[in-house]
Amino acid sequence: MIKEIIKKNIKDAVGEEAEIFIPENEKFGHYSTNIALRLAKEKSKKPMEIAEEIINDLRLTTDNFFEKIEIASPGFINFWISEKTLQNELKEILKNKNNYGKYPQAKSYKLKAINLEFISANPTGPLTIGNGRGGFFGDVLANILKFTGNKITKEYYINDAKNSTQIRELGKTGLGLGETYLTPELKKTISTLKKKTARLKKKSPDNIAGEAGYLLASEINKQNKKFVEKVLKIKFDKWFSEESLYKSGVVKKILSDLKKKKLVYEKDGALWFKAKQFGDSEDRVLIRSTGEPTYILPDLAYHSDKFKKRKFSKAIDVWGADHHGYIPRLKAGLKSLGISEDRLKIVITQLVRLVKNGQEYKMSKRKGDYVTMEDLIKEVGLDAARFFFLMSAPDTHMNFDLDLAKERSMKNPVYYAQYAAVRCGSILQKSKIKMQKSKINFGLLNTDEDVSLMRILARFPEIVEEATENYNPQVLVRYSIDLARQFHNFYEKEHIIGERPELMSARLGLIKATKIIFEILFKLLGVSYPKKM
RNA sequence: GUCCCCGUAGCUCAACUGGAUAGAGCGUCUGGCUUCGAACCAGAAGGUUGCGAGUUCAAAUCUUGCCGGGGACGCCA
Repeated sequence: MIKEIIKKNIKDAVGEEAEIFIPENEKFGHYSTNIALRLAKEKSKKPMEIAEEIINDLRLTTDNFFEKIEIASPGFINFWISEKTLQNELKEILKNKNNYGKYPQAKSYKLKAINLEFISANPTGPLTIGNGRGGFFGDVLANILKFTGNKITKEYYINDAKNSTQIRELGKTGLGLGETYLTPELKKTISTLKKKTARLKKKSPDNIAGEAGYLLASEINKQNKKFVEKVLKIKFDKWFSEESLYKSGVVKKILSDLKKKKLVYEKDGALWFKAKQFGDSEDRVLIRSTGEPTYILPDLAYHSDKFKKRKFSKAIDVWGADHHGYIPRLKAGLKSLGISEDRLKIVITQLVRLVKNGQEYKMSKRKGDYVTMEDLIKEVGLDAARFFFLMSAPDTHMNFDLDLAKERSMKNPVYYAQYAAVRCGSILQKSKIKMQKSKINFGLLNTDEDVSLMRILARFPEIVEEATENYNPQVLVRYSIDLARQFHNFYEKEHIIGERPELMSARLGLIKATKIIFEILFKLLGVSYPKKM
């Protein structure tokens, strides 16, 4: 609302985005803006004078939405929200229930059809912890974007191309020809496929490794899919096979398109793409001298399918940090196909470092000595794992202390938030019979604890907006911890049951609203809402 | 060698993208269950934001030079 008012009232502010923030110290208001400071140079006036002009305009248009608007040196404008406003917001929560905060206030916001691709683990083994981090991030991001009205397709890309190196290596292993690592899961799969692979040997001797690898991969992927859906509780809308791009001829089509546009040349027996022309640091190989395509070709085909065939207005890819150097290449490729690069957003999740006994826990796939996502969930549980991963921004290196997670799992913040939510539930249950259905007078909620709780509840839509616009799920996690803290605080100091009836029903309304917000939060985060703990 | 990310309390991380006295959790110390659930609350200690210079009303944040850590740069994915 402050943003809108400032935009409306200050024509000079065009081009200068009003920055609203919550000051650390409450003596500077509930909200504050530095707009006068930002404008000072441009208008060559003193910030304090500009601020003076602004609030004179503001006071005329805002009725008693604010309790107080003040100017502070060197030119901040500080706002105090009135209690009446907070009471109205409380009514909004109770009225809208689980739809509260669903659509952001900002008018500039547009709804989109978005393809969100994440996890996409190689079908050559079980999911790693890195896959899990990307998985939780993608899933929660999808929930948030859906909540704010976008049309989201959650997609999992399966790298199962018969002529790719990794699938052939996998096939060789299955046929007993190679020496790549074998996990127990893989061994099991192989034994069930022995007959099939034997038959293949006779049937198509050209690419036995590829054919066998493909069979193995689809078997492994079946296991991974089951794990993702049943254990991680992440449901995908589409499982997209790389091999299908070859079958349908899209890969060939992309190649011939590039050739037509003269963006391809031959060197050292290989076929190169002029990536440099589109902003990449050097040209890239499309087809190796051996005749096998590199991954960029099917990836271009895949993204062309997303944008051109399925007509998504935006695609978000969640990748592991090891793919970082691949971004300019893909974007260059998309540009060459006439697809604007800002339609593709790539989120990089940094690798997770495991710490055990205070030391980094080195993992070795070769020895089968590594921790899978399945192991981790078994140790700490799904709620704790989700919360833990979502707490830190995807692009920060994070340490996962196995001992800490295991021994002190009860100290994980997820329980702090859940406990607050459970307390809400149990008070409401206890007081059910005494609940008054007549008009509630929220004006009675005027202690510090009442007001602080109302204020944090009213911030919820802002948090949703921030999470949506910046693709930033972790603000929801932090908010839920803040909300829990505020509620525990309130709970400690204020009584509900046994107060005089008018105050009691007002407080019960406040608790009901808190419970609603917790319900929305937990649903968005994919965390359970326990009745008891 | 070229490029990217990071360095904040003993540990793990924040700081709303340049704002006012840098905040939480864990750990340490102190106090609070006869009262709606103590998986909770209140309080204390803990900092030259790796080091230096610059940019401006204002720098943890931007620029730059060092120091230290991680990663990417292939006809691997």
